[in-house]
Amino acid sequence: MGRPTIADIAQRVGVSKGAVSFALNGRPGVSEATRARILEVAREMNWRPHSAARALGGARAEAVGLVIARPASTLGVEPFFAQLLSGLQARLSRQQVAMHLLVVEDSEAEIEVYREWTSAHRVDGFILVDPKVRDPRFAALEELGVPAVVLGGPGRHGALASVWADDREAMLSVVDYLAALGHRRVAHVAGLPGLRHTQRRMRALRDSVKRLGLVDAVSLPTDFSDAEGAAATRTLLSRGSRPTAIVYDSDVMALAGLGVAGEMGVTVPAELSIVAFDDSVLTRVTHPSITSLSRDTFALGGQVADVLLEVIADPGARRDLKTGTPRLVVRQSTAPPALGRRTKAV
Amino acid sequence: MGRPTIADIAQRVGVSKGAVSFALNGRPGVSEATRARILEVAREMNWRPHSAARALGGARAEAVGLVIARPASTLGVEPFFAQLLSGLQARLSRQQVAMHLLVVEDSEAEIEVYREWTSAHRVDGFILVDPKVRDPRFAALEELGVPAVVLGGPGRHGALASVWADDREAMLSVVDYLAALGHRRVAHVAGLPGLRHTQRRMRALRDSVKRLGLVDAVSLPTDFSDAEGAAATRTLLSRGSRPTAIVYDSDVMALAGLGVAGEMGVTVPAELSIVAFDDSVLTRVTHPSITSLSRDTFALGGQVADVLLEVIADPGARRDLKTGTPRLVVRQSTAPPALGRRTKAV
DNA sequence: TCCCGCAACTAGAGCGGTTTAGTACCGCGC
DNA sequence: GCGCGGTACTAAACCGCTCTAGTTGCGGGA
Repeated sequence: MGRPTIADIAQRVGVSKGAVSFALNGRPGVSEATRARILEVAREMNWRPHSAARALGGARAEAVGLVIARPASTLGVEPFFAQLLSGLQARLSRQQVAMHLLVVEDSEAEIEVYREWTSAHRVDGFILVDPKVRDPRFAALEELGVPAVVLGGPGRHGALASVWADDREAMLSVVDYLAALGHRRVAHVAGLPGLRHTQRRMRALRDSVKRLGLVDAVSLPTDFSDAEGAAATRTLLSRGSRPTAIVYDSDVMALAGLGVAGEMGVTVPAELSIVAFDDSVLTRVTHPSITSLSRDTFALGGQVADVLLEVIADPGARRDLKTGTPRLVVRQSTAPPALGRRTKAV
Repeated sequence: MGRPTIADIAQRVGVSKGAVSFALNGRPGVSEATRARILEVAREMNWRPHSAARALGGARAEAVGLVIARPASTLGVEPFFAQLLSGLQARLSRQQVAMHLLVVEDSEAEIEVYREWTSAHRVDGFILVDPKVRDPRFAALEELGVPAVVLGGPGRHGALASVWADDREAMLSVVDYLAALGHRRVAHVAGLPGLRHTQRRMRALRDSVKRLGLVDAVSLPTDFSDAEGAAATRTLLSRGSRPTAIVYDSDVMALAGLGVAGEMGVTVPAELSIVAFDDSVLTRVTHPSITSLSRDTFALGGQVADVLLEVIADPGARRDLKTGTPRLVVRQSTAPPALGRRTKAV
């Protein structure tokens, strides 16, 4: 015999399938004595529910979906994703909710997966990451009527729940600090230009120019890879009017930038201050250690999971959770600019 | 109306459910004309298969399971896992196979999840990671008769397929190199002592003592965290007879170790050589960059996925794929030991 | 004593597919 | 004209579970 079904149990105990179902799901309709016998036999026969059969009846899938439209090869590089995943798992696994993970080519494929998984009752809800500037995914998810939470900035995601940090405020706090140190030439090695938070950070920097009397404030977009981070840094440091401080949109790029500075003979922090927009083990263990905007990505994952579970439990609820703005953790890579040495010195 | 079912399509086209099923699955039993009409209507109605219903009938789940018994908080720290996951995804998503991911407390819980997902037809197979010294999971998976692939060392996993690298050989190549440079006191900051590959590496080091005439060759087990890696390094560098070279079982720990060396005034590589047993962006961007055993973890993930898909397609097949032994990539963190400065100098 | 109400259970429909057994029809050879 | 074989289809069983609408039996109130 293959795996036992409730019919097998029913036969063995001498009751109907219905009674077994009631007993196993802890609902009224059977006497305590019968329930005990049924549970006993179920244990004995090593019975386990068949979630597909349950799902057919419209029950929860006890799983959430995370579809990522990025080249799979970049996932491993960014500590952010791994941390987020960890945080999500920590929270979800407490409720025995699994995660369905898939990496796809682009947003279009992503939407198709949303469709498929939704109509197949494969998951109870989705986590949407990397919100873009004009993002077709919001409308698609809303149309499907499936619970979902957007990880990203405020507003503009229709009726979907969201968890977000204030990127603008965070960027402003960095620039304020650098300006207070005396920096007037601040550069920004940004992430993918299509992402909303990239745009928001770039705008925040631009908006600071007048307010803080900056001389220069350029943002160079990249693809988040260490290679492009290094290349952007080389570009910036090769200019006639070299920036005295560079803000990186990720820790990996900041690290790469630090490497380039070393290779070009630019000392950090004396000649160049470096700030990373994400914190992880990386920024702590380098020499000099890197000043960064620290947010607890692991905790963030937990919050995202929380909101999603909430929305799944009560689809009417609309939550917008603003997480704490990343705090600036000052380490050894930032200092006042060396006066008079602002020009090319390669 | 909710999502359309094949019954809806059948009604609209004016045929039976069976005919629709045949048409949609490309099997004989309907004329080309009818098939075309059915496909047309299905497209029009935006129909999508309900995988739960299919699963009930015994079809593939088009998903594989990865259950990890580690504290979720450590997942984000290790680039290895993220890389592996990326590689797996890259391969799986090409076949539209998703991954079911869950983090659990211990092996026992892990086995229970294997049971549940198997009997629920939730996945078609499993990837088993972190094989342990006496591992109850092998027997459990074999008993369930579900396809699975073990990521780890050779042999000892019963009839399960496996993908493995030769840890022993890798460790020997490192120690040989260090000995050739002149090192006689080599220490090893190992990973979790319960893991097979940890044991294998420790044994390889021990076995080298006589062969290479080493004076000292101690292995300190850790939990893979940067904290314990740092602590172990402190312990080693505080000894009267300090090692001149340390091999770390992960890149994160090597990085932490490099930090500790800096903090204790021990220069790398002049006074201490450092080798990491895993390569990633981390080892490349530090100063000095870290000599490491490089293996393409992303590719490894792909290979694991390949073998699993193969075993799923043909459950009779038994594959044991030995991947290339990690190559030693020499960078700036290794050098001959400074003569006469082998003793305490803090 | 009779009937009501409730607890404890059963029977069976339904979820959305797949698959098998069966049927209607057609052209063909003899 | 009849049987034969093949094609195109239909009807319904089936997968494992849930859940609703009954059915039975029993105790208690009037």
